[in-house]
Amino acid sequence: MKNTKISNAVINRLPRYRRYLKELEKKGVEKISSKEFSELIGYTASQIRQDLNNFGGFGQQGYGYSVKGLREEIEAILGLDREYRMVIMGAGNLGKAIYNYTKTFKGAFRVVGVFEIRKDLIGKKLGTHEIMDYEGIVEFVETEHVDIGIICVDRENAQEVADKLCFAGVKGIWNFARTDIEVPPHVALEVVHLSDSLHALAYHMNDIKKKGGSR
Amino acid sequence: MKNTKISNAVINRLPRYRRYLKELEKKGVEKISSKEFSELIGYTASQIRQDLNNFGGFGQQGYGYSVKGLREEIEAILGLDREYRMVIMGAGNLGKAIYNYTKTFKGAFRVVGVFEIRKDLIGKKLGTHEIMDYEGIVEFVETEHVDIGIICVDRENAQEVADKLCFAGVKGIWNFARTDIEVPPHVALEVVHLSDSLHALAYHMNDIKKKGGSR
DNA sequence: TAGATTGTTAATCGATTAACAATC
DNA sequence: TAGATTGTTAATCGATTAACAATC
Repeated sequence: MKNTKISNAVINRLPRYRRYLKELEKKGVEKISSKEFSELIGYTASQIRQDLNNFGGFGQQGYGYSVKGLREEIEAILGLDREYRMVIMGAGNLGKAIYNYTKTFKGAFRVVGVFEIRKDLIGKKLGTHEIMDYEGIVEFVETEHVDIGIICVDRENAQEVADKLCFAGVKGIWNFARTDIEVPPHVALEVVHLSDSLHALAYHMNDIKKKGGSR
Repeated sequence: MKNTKISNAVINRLPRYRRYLKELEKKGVEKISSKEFSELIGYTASQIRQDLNNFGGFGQQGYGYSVKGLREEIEAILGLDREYRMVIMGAGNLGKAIYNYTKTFKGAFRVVGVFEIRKDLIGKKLGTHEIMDYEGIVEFVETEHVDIGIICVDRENAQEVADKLCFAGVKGIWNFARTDIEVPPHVALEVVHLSDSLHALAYHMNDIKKKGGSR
């Protein structure tokens, strides 16, 4: 295995490659060249080949790539060939939202528990899950082999909840709280700032308007 | 106004600058130098100054930046000084999730309608909103001055819903559907692929494990 | 074998960082 | 005025694209 550190830009394109490959597979396409793939996905053929060759030579000269084979390789690289057990921290609006969303998942990622600090919510149901007391999180992570903690609590509590999860032994944190958090180096962190995304959208809307006006 | 096209990398940092400035304001901090800001936010002082100077000279030599002033400038740049009216397209799990999430918003972004294709859901309530028939979307966008369409429908219907929204006259699309969509150049598009984000998290978790093992 | 297309090296482009003159 | 810190130009770094030899 090549072991120069892979850049985030590359990693963030992998799930997208996979999505397109799954679509192709569904359509019964068996092989694809980097040139054809380029036209479909919108990256240059060069970039596609560069990206894939970070991980290995998955293609065949003169032929192209096997759609199924490449999809499987990418899934192995991403680690989608195993199950991830997740807990949702916070059962407020944000927690509910993410819980509902995770229900649409098939496959590798499964919510195994929902936790809350506010005593009045504990014991209530969120979908099929009973909301549990935050006090019990450390034990739960251990006994239930939780891999990922999803942070859906208030800005004020996000760091403290993250600390607790890391202490308990999760291997990844998916942060939806409206603040930045820090985790130790042995824990992976992925951040989704939905409001930042919406603000960027607002910028682009106004940018387009401005350009239109000056034409 | 300078008018070389601003890169996305810069734009995506602006909401983050704003978040930190708001925190500082809350704490009563009145001025900050790029160096101090750098230590707080984790970008280099150089980058902060470069970023801001894309839009204007907001600082003062020998002094730094006014926290409140800079926050206001950034909000103006992002276009947060006005209201955005949004519709949610799709009242399934994803639509419900995003609806719940938008309830936590204060300020500039407001959901004014929820639409659905599936007849059995039409007329039901989602929070305070009655779910409306997709058939009526074009008229609604016009009469209610909708700015943004949030796409929460199935992969299969995403492009068709986007087309209809663009035809109806929205200025921005926020896409949560698990597929890529295309919009005309006068419409802004911002994409949130939550499952892609989760896949990247899985990659990083496995990457850390591998490195730990080989140490 | 000849044609096609990869894997990989080299060239280009863009974004980040460093340096410093301008100026409050 | 002297010290501090910006605004901006120049240098560096990294990522993308182009080119082409290797090879199926």
